[in-house]
Amino acid sequence: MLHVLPKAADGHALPPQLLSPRPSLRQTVTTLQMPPRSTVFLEGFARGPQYRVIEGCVAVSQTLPDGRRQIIDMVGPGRLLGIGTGERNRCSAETLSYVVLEPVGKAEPVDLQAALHEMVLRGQALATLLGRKNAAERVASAILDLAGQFVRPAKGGKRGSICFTLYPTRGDLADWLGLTVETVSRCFTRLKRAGLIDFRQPEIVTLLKPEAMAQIAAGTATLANA
Amino acid sequence: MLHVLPKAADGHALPPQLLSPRPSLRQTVTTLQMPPRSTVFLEGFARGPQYRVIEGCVAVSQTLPDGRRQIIDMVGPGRLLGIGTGERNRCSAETLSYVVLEPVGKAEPVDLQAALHEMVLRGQALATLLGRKNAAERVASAILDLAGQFVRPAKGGKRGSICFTLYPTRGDLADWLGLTVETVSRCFTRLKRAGLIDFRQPEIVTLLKPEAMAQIAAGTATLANA
DNA sequence: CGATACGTTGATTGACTTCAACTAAGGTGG
DNA sequence: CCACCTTAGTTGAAGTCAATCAACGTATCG
Repeated sequence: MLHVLPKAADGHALPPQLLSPRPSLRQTVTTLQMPPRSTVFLEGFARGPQYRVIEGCVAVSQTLPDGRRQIIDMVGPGRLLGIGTGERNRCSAETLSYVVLEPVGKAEPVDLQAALHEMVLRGQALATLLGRKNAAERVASAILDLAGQFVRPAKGGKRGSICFTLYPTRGDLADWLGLTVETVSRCFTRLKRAGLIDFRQPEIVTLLKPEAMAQIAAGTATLANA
Repeated sequence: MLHVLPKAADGHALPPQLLSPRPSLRQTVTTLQMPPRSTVFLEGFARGPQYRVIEGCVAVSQTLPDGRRQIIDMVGPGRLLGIGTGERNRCSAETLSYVVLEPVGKAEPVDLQAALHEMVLRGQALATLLGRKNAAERVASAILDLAGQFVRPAKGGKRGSICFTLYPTRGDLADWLGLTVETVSRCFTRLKRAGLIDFRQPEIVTLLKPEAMAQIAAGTATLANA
């Protein structure tokens, strides 16, 4: 429940790098801590440094002129942020939890190519999801993806079930999946009623039937006959 | 009307590289010609070589288990095909016209990183389109993209108008834009009636008002008040 | 000449959005 | 400590955009 505690200063509409990623007191020489809802990069501003996410969850997004937002990727531990080549950021990046970042590229040579390639693959999967999947399939795909990136050490869960922290809010998920908050919420409710997931708080989710969920995500089974 | 002439053998469900990209009689030492509707790569099969598109149009796509298809990108002259790193192709690639390909990577060192980066950017733009744009905005975006990639030498067109060959069929566009054939067709009709484009044959399109089209694509204007 | 593929248009349906009301949890300040 | 506000989430009812279903025109091809 880390990300429920203190509230980040609202850095929106302000140049990034100057305000938001200010180091916390516990910063070590090589890492950077940021509170939830702070801005790592801001679309359109001068490109920032590259980071590896050590801990927490970051949402990478683009915004249309009229404010519609599309989250391009959810980035968890181990993955890279800000590998662009232009002068300016093409995407914004916002922390969805307490996040620990490590600047990269200095001493340690990262495999940029592999990271870029992973981004291409994830982008393609997202395009297929957005273009051709229905609401239930999208939500199921998202749950599987996030469960993979954010599993938490299982404390006595049943065999085969996966418990994870769902950092994005329903609204974040909607902006990722091309849906609305309400539709996302309804899908969660139906998945819960169908016994595929369980949650008391909306952000601690247990994936009870990963295989069934995968079937739904792929469109080879529907919620009706699951 | 190149791509209307002969019909390619249907390479679907057959291993690629063996059947489809057979060299034409006019093949030179370094390039490869392929007829319309032939398969360059097939999703799931062993990875093929990398090509640069010299001429024509190639559609890169993914398919869900039940057959729904999402076109990930339309690739025109100058751009690269098949820059993946796994063992198997993650996407299929199909020619939409007569296509001239040039194998790359041998003597000439290509800037793979730049190509990967371009793919990431285009993928992100597609995700935003699919997740957050309505039908008219999607079609407008597609027309602008294709006009850029496939302009033809203007022969006496009016100032500011751009004439191009629309290689993809309405069905291909639908699979690219996450719509149906009918919706794409209706959008074309409306854009034509609004005076933004013109066409006699459905595949030779003239973009009459690029700026107005860009407004629609961005969502800052609607077809109603254009 | 019939068969097939592509495109267009109209009528109807439906999945998701929009609008609205309500609950619960946290944070603030008197 | 409690009244008050804000934010997130859920649920229901109504509305809408695009999908589906259907019919038809045209061009190509065997």
